[in-house]
Amino acid sequence: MTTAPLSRNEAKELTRRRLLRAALRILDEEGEAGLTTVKVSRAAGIAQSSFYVHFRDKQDLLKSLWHEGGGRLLRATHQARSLSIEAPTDRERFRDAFRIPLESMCRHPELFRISRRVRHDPGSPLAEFAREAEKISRDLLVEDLIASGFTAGTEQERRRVEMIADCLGALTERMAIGHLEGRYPDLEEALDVIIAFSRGYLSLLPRENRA
Amino acid sequence: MTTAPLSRNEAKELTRRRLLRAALRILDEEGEAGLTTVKVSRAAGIAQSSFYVHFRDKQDLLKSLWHEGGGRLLRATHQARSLSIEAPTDRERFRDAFRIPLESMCRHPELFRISRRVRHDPGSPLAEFAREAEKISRDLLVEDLIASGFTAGTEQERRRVEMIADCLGALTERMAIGHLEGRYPDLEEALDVIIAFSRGYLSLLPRENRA
DNA sequence: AATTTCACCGATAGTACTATCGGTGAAATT
DNA sequence: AATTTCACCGATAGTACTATCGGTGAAATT
Repeated sequence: MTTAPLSRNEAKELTRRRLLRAALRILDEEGEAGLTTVKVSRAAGIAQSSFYVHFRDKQDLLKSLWHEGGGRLLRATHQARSLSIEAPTDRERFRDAFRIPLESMCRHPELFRISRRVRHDPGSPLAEFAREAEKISRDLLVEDLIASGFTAGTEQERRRVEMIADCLGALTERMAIGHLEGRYPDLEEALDVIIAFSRGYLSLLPRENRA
Repeated sequence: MTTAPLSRNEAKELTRRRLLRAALRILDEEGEAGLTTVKVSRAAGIAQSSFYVHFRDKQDLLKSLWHEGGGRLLRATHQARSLSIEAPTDRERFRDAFRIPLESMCRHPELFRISRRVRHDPGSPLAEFAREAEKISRDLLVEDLIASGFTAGTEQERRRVEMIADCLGALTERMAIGHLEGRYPDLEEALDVIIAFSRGYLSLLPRENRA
């Protein structure tokens, strides 16, 4: 039992992190309606009024939660993934391109569930962020698809590639949800199914670009 | 301008419907946080206190909204759809099997968006209903898939068929969202992509059952 | 015609939460 | 050692909403 001699700044930073952690848990377990300054503060071990020492208001807390959690997750996922989608001929790499985001979602269940839930909730201050993240995610996937042979010259072609990216995202998310709910305990089984569906979209590749 | 002579019962039923309509709109536009007895009542043209003449509380309103709207939609969709999935060899029928639920979602945008949003919101009184509906939906699809040749003898096979059903649902919902947001104006284009992905899952059919 | 029913009203008590304010004591600075 | 800073506290005013209650007048029943 060593007594840590915390400086005032360190102590403040610690309670700030406690508040963010508590907010993440409450948001995940009880939804946005359950997130109050009273609950977060109590969970972090400070008085309700002290909440405002760390955040201007609840929206400020949510913003911080997003920028210090959600944003990083998104970028890390896509950085790792785009490395492996570039060679769709290689079976293992192709599989990795789906495994990486799937595992990333499952490794951060709270953030994943919250950002999913918030995305289409017009009353949520996080909605805008989550939708922007979704768009970025889709756009990155579109780039990858174009790099792997899809054409997006006409409006219609562009839409089609976006739809494919959208569908790939939907498949991955749905399998992640099933896994987190305990219905699909084996991620490799889920990957098998995603890959099978993806064989289908490959049929939309222009013939001359197929490997 | 004919003055309709409404009986007391008819008048009551009319305000009840006004309340339900208003609730649906507010729920869709502002989310659950925006749905208050004050707003619903005002939108329906009655005093806040008169809300309780029609519903015990807000949860009661939500329950009614679900049972008199959501439930019917789900059943109608699946009834229409299962007629056409039974003959996956017939291209037009196969396509219909996806078009029917897709169109059904797009025809009831508020209900569709609300039930989607509410499904994973632990704070929502509708969450339970929406999740049950999702399960029913998936189970019905699983039955259809088994009827069309998939096997579900072992635990693993059963899981796989459930995953496929889950994925089909995810694809359809995602395309419906894109259409309702205006990104995919042409539903037939979206159907093309869903069908392409589905060619992939057909590869998971046991060889001896393929048409 | 007399009586009863009841959808609706305004007023209001109660609840939950937000956000501010002055005060305190220990850490940090001088 | 004296002074300043500031994370945290309890108290509290303000806001938004829920749900009840007694009253009213027109419809429904007798």
